[in-house]
Amino acid sequence: MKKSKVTFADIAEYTGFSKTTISRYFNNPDSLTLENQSKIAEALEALDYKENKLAKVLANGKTEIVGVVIPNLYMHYYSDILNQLISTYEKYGYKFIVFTGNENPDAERKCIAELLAYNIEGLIMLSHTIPSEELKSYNIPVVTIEREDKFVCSVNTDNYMGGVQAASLLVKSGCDIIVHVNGDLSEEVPAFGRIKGFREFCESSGIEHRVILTDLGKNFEENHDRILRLYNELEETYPDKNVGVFMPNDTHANILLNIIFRQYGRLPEKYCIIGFDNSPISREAIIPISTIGQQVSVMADSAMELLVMQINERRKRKPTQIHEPVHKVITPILINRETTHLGRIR
Amino acid sequence: MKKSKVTFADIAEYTGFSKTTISRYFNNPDSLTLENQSKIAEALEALDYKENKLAKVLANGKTEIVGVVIPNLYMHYYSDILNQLISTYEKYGYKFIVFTGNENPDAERKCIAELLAYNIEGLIMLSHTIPSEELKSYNIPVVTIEREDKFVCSVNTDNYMGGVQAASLLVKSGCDIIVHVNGDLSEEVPAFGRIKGFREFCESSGIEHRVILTDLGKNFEENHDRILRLYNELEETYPDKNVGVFMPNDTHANILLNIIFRQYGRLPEKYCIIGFDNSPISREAIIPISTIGQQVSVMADSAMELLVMQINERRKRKPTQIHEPVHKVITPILINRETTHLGRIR
DNA sequence: TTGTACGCGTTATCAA
DNA sequence: TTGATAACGCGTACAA
Repeated sequence: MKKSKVTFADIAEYTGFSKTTISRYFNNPDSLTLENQSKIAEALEALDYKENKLAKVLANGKTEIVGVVIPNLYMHYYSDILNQLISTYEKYGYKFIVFTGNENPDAERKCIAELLAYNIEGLIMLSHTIPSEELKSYNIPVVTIEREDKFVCSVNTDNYMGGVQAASLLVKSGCDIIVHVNGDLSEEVPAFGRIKGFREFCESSGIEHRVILTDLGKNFEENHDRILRLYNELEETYPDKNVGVFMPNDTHANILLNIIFRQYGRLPEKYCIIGFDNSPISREAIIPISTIGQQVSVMADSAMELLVMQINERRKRKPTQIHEPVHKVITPILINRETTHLGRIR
Repeated sequence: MKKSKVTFADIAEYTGFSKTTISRYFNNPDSLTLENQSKIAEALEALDYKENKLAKVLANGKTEIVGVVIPNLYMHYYSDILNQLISTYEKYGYKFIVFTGNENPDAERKCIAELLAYNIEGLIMLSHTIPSEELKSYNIPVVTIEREDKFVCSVNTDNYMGGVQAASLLVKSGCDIIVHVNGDLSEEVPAFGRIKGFREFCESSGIEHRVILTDLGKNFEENHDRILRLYNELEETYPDKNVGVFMPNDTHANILLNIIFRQYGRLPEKYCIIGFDNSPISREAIIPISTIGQQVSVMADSAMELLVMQINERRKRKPTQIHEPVHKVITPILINRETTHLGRIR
């Protein structure tokens, strides 16, 4: 085994060319004779050359690395997104250094500093503890996904549409009153659109409805408690009505479904449930749960597209041209499963 | 905004010291006067210096990056592991470049080549398409997690123990016959230990048992079909016996549970089910599923510990010292929930 | 078509 | 305690 790695210098020596020529072999092969090309190719084989991107980066600045800061990978939605981001490697060639932020702004700032130290070419933020104004101040290409995005480029699901779709499906399924449960969200986060879409659809079509904005807790037990309480209230308040519930995500929808199912031994006609995310649990539940699916792979691809665009622009323009942040909106997909009885006779 | 970044040269000029002294300020501050230290500290503030790790790497070779190749992030087990790996950043300071292999050996080789081009200090492999002998040949620190590991260091769950625990719990729960379903695994993969542990426990304690080694399919629909068929067979074959089933993972356990639950409106006494992984679905199922949990955070930490050990060793020794690969084994944890009726009167 | 010389930002090795 | 200088491996004017 060699002492250290094979470099252009070694190849140059071996072939009798200069380092420059070796460099050209990689970056501009056409400028060499075919004969010399194959000479060098042989040398690469013989010496078992491995490229050194770090040296390349120091010379030309292109790391081909983008940073990702994500709240956690425990929630399926996040790992799904990360999965799709990483899958764009084949298309865009960018590698990913991934950090989890765990809802801690200072930890996240430290992560970003680390990423900058590695000269990342761009940053994809899913964490939402650092305001977009601060993100902008780092002066590197940034794309956020499903979070506050006033000052930077972003990709979001059309949450408004999602709210409308959910409400609409519940109504079509024959519900007399439809309920949307969600956190007490800021108007700036994309998910707020769901509340708005739900509410406006109901108001404009005169449906009896209710929006319950409340924290459902941080873990499964808390979730279960709060949702059980919610269920009891619905049972009391609407004993004779068909109730449709649009839950904030599939995990919560599933908890509600299980509570009802254990109570009745089935999902009675009077209840409809719809979740959000199209996560595995929605399909694996005791009854497949209707849900609104975010087009995660489209979102990941759009995010990279937006990021690469910014990266390329930044290479061309001399001064950092200021342009308005681009916000891409991805349509969600309604997935009609068995917890909504579309087509039930009213 | 400055043309480009602030470097040691700028700080040197600003303070009147040499670049060397600036470097020392970071790497060996004690060798400077306190007075000069604070001078430099001020300059760093004034010029808003940001460190450049790439230049550092080129000079000293330490990237502080480890590569991770993981089959996918869609399965909760993998994203869970990745989550825990990334969380070790605070403890070990290593950053992670992550690739998904998607079961394609050549794609994985390409990923590894990319990682090597970035001078990663170590490699953590969860993908299992590339034999450990080949991994060893890359001559960098490697740790595998839950896969074939003959020639490299590894961290695995004590699957044998897991098999024993599952069988034992089913017996204690009053089952007359206990069944283990799993893929037709090679003896070299750690998960094979589960089959062995289950079987040997049953044989040594004279329990009626059956091991069914069969592929349960690649997606939810296939899983469901095969498991339904399995269930029908069990119903026919053991109409009058209490049957305990140890499924290969929680997703499959949940499918079986749902099939039975929908049939009976509950989980009848005659059936016990136990899964594997302690994934969210096991807790979110219509009845919380008993399962064997891998200690994922311990595994991730052990993996990094093993990797760092190798990295440090490699720095010291002149020739690449050959030493036998270390295989760490982590004890799984039995989680007794409601699909096993431990303590039921026999 | 090929080579020379220098720069990228840091660390390491001497020497002072 | 500090500094000058040479690496580290590659890209790129510019020259030939």
